[in-house]
Amino acid sequence: MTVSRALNAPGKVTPETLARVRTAVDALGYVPNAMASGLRMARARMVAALLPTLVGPVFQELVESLAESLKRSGYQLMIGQAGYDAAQEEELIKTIIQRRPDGIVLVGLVSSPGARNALLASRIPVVETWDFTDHPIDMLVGFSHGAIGASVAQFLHDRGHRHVAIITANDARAQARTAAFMERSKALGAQSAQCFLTTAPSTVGAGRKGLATLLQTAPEITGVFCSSDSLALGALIEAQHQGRRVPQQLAIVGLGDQSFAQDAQPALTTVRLDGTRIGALAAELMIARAEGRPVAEPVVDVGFHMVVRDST
Amino acid sequence: MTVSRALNAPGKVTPETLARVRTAVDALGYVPNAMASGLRMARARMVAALLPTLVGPVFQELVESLAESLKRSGYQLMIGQAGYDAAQEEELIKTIIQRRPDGIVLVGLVSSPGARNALLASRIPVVETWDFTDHPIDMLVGFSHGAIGASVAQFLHDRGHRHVAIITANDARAQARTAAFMERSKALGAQSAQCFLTTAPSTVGAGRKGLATLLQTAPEITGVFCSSDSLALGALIEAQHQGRRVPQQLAIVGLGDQSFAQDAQPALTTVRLDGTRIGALAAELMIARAEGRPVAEPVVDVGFHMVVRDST
DNA sequence: TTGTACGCGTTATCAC
DNA sequence: GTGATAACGCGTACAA
Repeated sequence: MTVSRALNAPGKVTPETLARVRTAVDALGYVPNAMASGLRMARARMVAALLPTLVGPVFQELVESLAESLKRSGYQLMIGQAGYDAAQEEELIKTIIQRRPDGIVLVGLVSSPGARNALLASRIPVVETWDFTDHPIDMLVGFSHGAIGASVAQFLHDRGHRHVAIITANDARAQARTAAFMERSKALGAQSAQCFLTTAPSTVGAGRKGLATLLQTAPEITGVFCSSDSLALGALIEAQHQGRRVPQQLAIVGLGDQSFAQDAQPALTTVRLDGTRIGALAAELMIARAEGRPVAEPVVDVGFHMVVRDST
Repeated sequence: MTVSRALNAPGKVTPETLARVRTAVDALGYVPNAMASGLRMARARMVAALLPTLVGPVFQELVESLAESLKRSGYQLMIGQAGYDAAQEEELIKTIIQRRPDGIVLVGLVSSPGARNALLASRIPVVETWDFTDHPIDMLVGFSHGAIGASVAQFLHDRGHRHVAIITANDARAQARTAAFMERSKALGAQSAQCFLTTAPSTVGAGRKGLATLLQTAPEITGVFCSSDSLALGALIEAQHQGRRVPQQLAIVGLGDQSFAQDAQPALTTVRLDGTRIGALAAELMIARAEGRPVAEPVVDVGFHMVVRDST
């Protein structure tokens, strides 16, 4: 007990005792056991995050910012990769709940009812991110993918493009962007809104292949929305390879504003998503909830904005 | 006790009891507490990994493969970001040891003696990765950065380049590559081996800026080793921007064989590092050690190999 | 200021 | 096949 006090509240023991404890700690190589502490206190001082993938630059800002903010408040971050598969997600969530983290940050909305129920039953604070809904499990920091698709369609139309297309993956969020993009284009009277779904992950190679296929089936297009910057870079390379000048003959819009977007030649027009802000806000909500403070605004739409550069 | 058996060894209870337990579990929403279990068993069923950074594509294959392999054996992965700073690393290692993970995977060698001692005293299995030394703390799966620098210098020399340069970051591993590259170039009688250290992280932008600076101070160079594929892509873009033809007037070699390397135009010559293999091997060693099985080969050099494409 | 008793939730062990 | 007991290491509550 005296050791526990000496380490956690040094002011509550005499300097002499403190010194004796410290000497013994050093001599024995004593390290407090966080599992025992967590069990006793019913607080793990740890927050779990669940991502679809760690591969690809998309969520890196978010994770880095989340980890940094949590560390500053004395929480560790535990990361799980769920893939884009609902069954795997559910299993991983249940494993995570067993560890009794002080909070769970999810990248994306929870799809399966099983996972949703497990989270609700656990009474652990949850922040969903990187998407938007009016009915989150608990808290939410994100943006609307449908709004992005519509905005880009509007942007291309405003620039005079009447034959547009989208190159995209086919996960749920990508589908929301695609549907909104197609719908807005149609509403604006764009002559054609080709849609090409790559099955591969969002790589530069997929972008090249995507644009190549697109230019064969619909050579009349003058504007393309690529639903990640990697895809956009691939499309840019393929366009240059085929002798189509960007932006004169083909306008390209990316998504994510990865650091390379501004260094491409021409620099990529893209949609900026503020992963750093999302991570910091998610951490803030999480910590407030974990420490019993009230959360003023548990649902935050951080939005997005277009960054217009030279590829359009 | 019967519940514990029903959940962990269903064969040891009667089907009837099992059914009663399962009903109660569902009705009450019971979820086993992994902290209590870990405390009692002295096994957390968790492995911690420490990375310099999650940003950038460099370690993604490794982490993904590590997480996947561990999950298959029933271990969770906890990730910590240490930055490239020794003090921060030491602090993080001590925090991690408090959680009593079954193993610790380090990306990079441990530099500070304090961290080294803490790890040794903890008696937790440790795998260092992504580098090589003959005296690891415990186990090691990696490759020699010096050997990479020398190999690339040799490769460029064999291709007839007599004025070569390196564009690189300046962390410890980058310095090892740079020193070996310079030394081998000199030994081979290359007329000049310019060295340019970017202070920024290894981004496409840094690669562009690096090459631009280099071409001003040493326009005679015909071969450049960029110590990441992102830098190489930046150099490629800058070369094309300045009208230098690649590979005819300037040969570019990258490092990492990221997926975009093969999709650049021209496709990038690079050095392949098998992150997936390193992750899988590290997990294998870790699990064997954690479960008390002997580890035949605790120090593995997985090497690397040049992937020659069109940029040289 | 320091020390004692107890309980957090789990599982190894032994008795029934 | 099932249940009782104890112990993992910590911190709260209270006694000295």
